[in-house]
Amino acid sequence: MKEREKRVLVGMSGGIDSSATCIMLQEKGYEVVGVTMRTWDIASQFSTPEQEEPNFVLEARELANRLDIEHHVADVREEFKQVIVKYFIDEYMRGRTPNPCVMCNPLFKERILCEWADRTNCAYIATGHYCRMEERNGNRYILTGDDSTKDQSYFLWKLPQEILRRMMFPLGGMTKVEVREYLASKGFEAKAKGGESMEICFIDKDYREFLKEHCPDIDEKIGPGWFVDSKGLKLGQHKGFAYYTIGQRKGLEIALGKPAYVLKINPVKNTVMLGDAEQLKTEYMLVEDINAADINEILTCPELSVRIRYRSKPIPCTATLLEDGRMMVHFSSEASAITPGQSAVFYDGNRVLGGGFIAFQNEVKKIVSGMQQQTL
RNA sequence: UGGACUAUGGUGUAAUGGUAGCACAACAGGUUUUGGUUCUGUUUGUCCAGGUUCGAAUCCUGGUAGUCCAA
Repeated sequence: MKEREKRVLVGMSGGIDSSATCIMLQEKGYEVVGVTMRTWDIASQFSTPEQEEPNFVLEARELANRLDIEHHVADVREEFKQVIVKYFIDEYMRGRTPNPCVMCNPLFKERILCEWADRTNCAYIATGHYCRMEERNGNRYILTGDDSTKDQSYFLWKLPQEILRRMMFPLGGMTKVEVREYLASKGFEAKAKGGESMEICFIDKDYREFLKEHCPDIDEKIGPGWFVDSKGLKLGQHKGFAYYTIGQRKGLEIALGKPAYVLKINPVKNTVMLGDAEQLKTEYMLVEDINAADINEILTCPELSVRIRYRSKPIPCTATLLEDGRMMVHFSSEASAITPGQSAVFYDGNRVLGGGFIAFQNEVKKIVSGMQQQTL
């Protein structure tokens, strides 16, 4: 066994990206150890009913054999259920929209990888995320990946420094196309053509059915309520606030002659407010649970911008810290469909300065008018 | 049970005798390591029974249903 500094633990999902990560690190001279996490069994990952392990585990093991690397399977199904799935359901039951990938990376995947890295004597851990990393003033920062269409920095704002210090993202300088070409050039043609993982890893089809299945009393607890307009007028019935999310248009099953979007969810009254696209736009946003290497960078950055959803363009903005630790963000250009529970990730150009979760926006008006009075 | 008006896809509407159109909804697909957004495509209709006419959503008669007014 090589020394600890030459050993890297790779989270192997069996897919294109983690496979390329393994091969690339091996080429660079690292001794690669693979861990595949079995978090949640979904039917589509089993080709036959007799199969004991899901397809991606088999694929990862096959690759590990072919590359002759040490491989482990971590069965973390129970823990995943108690941490991530519980979070997912709880958020919807609160009238918020969860961001499972954001929670999963720091609180689950990367943390478990750290434990396994210690156990297998690996100094580093690597994943196939499309992002890069930079050190500055003694802090580690996530940078956006070079492939702007696949950039995954949005999901990683919650990673603490102690984990970042051990991490490597070998794919950050590549595009998805280049990764596929790389795999093919190394003799993994079949893998290079493989499909991509997408959508929530633990849900086969619709999240609403998942909620019903794993929270059987959801319809007793919530039940049907009213769609209302911005004046409180009843427009029609809905199936329960947990089945909707801000900005949603499809699946409302209500015909108003023009597209209707969910503007607001009120979990106390069980009402869902609808309106047009124009009414979704906002100027301010309240953010909580901030994580940042240095929060002052966010407050003072002259070129600050914020992503309010994955794959959207960062929006220029300024941020103010409130006494209670929350942050008030003022958008300098158009922002739409602020969704409580989703992540707000702050960027200085391509560098992630930190992030937080979007809070309920009820108090925004009050806080903003208070702030304006102070400055007068 | 007097009078008036209305009846078009799932919803709201257009077509005043000549191929039933639009918007919204729904469904399918594309995009996507969260939800949502967006894009492309598809389905579905003249309340019923007669009559006039070469031809009826459209005109006439009756029925049925609903709304309004008077009670």
